[in-house]
Amino acid sequence: MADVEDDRMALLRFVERFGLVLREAGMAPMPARVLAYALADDADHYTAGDLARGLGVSPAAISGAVRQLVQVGLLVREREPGTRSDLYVLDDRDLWSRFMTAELASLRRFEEAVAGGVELLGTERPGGRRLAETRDFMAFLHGELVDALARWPAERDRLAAERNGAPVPR
Amino acid sequence: MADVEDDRMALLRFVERFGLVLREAGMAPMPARVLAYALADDADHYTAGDLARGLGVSPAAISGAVRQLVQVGLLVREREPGTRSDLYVLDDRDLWSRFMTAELASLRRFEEAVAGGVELLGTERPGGRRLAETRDFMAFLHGELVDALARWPAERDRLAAERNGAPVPR
DNA sequence: CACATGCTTCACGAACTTGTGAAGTGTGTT
DNA sequence: AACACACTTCACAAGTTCGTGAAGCATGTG
Repeated sequence: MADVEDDRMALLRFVERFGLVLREAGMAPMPARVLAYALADDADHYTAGDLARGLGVSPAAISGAVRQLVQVGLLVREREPGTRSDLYVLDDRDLWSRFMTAELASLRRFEEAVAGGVELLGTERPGGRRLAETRDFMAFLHGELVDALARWPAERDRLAAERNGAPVPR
Repeated sequence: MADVEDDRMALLRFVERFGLVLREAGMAPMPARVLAYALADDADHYTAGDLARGLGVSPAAISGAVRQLVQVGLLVREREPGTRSDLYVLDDRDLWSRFMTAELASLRRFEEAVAGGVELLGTERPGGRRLAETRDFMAFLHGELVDALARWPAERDRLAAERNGAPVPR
């Protein structure tokens, strides 16, 4: 049954590849790997040990990673009574909506920083005008993203219905 | 005229603050500072020396930073005939639209990485299904962003007209 | 109540990143 | 033609980040 081993390797390769993209998007390496792994592996909940063994890293590394993921809401920590380990579950319904909602907070900081600059410089000088336009664009984008996220659930259901309503005939 | 000095300090403080936000968004420190400075200062073009002196850093640091900024299209390099230095101009019209358009490429990589995972895992297993939904969301978001960016120029003009057409009465 | 287990915290070594100074390169000036 | 100036490249030192191993801390189990 080397196939199982091969699958595991393939999964880990994907985890690294996807993790890299997540890192480029600003996520720390270890949380990125854990997230990718929890997404792509088939379990619906993981203990810290599962993650450590699955990824082949030390439990210490997992500890920090899950803390961050829980903090930003990408992972939920649960506790089954009569057990010694926390369970981490990837609440996959609307996962990415929630992720993006969190990202919007950083866009918000962006807006605030720029608004502070506009206040500092006024809108008469060229620099101030450029900043003001930047601020306007960020506000616009923010609004558009909020709208888009609000549309997603409906779009998601539409896609699902489409696939179920006209499944591949056999 | 310590006021001028104070203004310079205030500007540099803003540059650091804004630069920090840009770094959180994934930009390297030096390019972030240069971009913030070029945006907020009043000149409409800068030599490498202007930037180095203005920011109080070595010319060497500027060299690398502007190269990156030029590469992603945030800064344009120009050459006036009969002069020894390149001029860097912040083409501020649609600057952020272009920036976001570039960002979309990274979203694209995201989509590709996830699509690869779906291909690897199939859509029958839980992990594969989660990845498929992720892919769908990213595609949706991509489309929405493209639409939003297409709407920006009109929105921008609308805002400008509004401000000019109905200026604050006094 | 002692023990085993699983997670967490901490301090460290390795790897990477950043900006500098110094040397090099090209371009206009005298 | 030699010089001066402005930028670029390069090698390095300082600082930062990352994941590990070891020790500590809970929490069930015999």
